[in-house]
Amino acid sequence: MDRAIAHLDMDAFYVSVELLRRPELRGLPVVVAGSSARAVVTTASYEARRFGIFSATPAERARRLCPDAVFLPPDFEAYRARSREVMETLRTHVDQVEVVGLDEAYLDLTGLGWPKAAARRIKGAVTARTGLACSIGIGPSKLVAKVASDADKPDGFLALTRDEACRRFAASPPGLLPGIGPKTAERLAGRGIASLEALAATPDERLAEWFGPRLGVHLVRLARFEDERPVGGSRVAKSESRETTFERDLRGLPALEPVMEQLSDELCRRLALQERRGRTIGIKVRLDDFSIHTRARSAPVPTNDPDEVRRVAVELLRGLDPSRPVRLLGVRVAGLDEEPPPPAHGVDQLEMTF
DNA sequence: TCTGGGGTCCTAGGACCC
DNA sequence: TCTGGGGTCCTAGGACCC
Repeated sequence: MDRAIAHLDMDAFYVSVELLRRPELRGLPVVVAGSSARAVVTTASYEARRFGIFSATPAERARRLCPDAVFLPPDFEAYRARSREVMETLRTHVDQVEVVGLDEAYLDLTGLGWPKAAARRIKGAVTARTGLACSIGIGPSKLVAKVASDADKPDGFLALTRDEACRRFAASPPGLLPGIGPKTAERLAGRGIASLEALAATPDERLAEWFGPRLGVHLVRLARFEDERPVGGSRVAKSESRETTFERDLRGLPALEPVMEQLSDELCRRLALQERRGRTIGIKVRLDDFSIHTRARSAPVPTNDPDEVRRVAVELLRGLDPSRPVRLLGVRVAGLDEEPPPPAHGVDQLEMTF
C-alpha cells in the first residue's frame, strides 16, 4: 500500500512571527537580519522577495535593493516558542512527526483513511493555534511531499502522486530537488542535463560513470521521485558547535586564541546545561579566500570540561597557524554520548540502537 | 562593502588489527 | 623478497540543508 506523507512548511516563518506582534507592518517589505557588517538575511517577507531579497542575501545588499524595507533583528527565543506550539499541534493530530528545524516537519498520515482531509484539518489547527500560515504538500514519499509543499506556497495545499510529480516538474531544473545543490546542478548542466526529465532519462551507468556508483544512482532515483525514507522520530544531536564570523578579518595567533577560548567556554556551557559530553574536539577556520580548514582530535573519554576543550582547541589552532587573514573561527564537540533529554518514548529508544 | 550559524552525511586515505 | 583481504576507527574536505 502506498504511504501518505505530508510535509508542512511554515510560510516566511521568522517574519510571520514578528508580524504577530507588529501587525502594522503587514503588507510591507520586512526583513529579519542581523546588524553586523557581514550579516545575511534569515527571512524576507513575500513583499521583500519581490525586490530580490531572499534568505542568505547579504544584509547590506538587501538594504540597497530595498532601502524602505523594515529590518528587524532575529529573536530566536520567540521563534522557538512559536515552533513548539506548531509541533505540539502536529503531535496532537499525528503520532509520527519528524521535526526538521524550527519551521518544517514531516507527518506520516498512512493509515488515516482520508489523509488529505486530515492534512486540511491539521493546517487549520496550526493557523488557529498560532495565527501563522503554512503550506502543506502530500505525496507517497517525503520527497514528493517536500517538493509539493515548496511548489504551492504561501498558504499552499498540494497533493501529488509520484507520476504527477514527475510530469509536473519534468521541465524544472534538477536543483529543484532537495539534495541537488548548486555544485551538483552545475556538474549536471555541464553534461547537458538541465531538466528533471533529462536526468530521469539518463542511464544509470552513465551517471555512475560521472558521479560514482552511489551518488549517480541516487540522482536518477531522485529525478524519478523514488524515495523510501521513513518518517523518523525525534533526533538527538550528534555534535554541537559554536562559531563566529568577524566584522573584519583577524590575523595571527595572539588575536585568534582568546576568541577560540571564549567560543570553547560558550560551547561547554551549552553542553553542560544538557549534560552532554563528546569525545572529539574540532576546530574550523575560514580564511579570507573563503577556504575552510578543519582539525580534530579524539580522546578516549567524552568531555565537556571547558579547560580541556579550550586546551585542545588552542593546540589545534596553533597546529594550523593560518598565515592568511582569518574570517571565521569555530569549535565543535562531536561524538556526543547518549540521550541528554529524559527518555521520550520506548519506540524512540529502540530506534536509537539501530 | 559579496557570501551567517548550526547541523548532517558522504568520501577517501591511512592506521591498525586479525 | 614485490608482497591478501577484511573490518573499524580516525581525520580532512566537501556538499548540502534549514
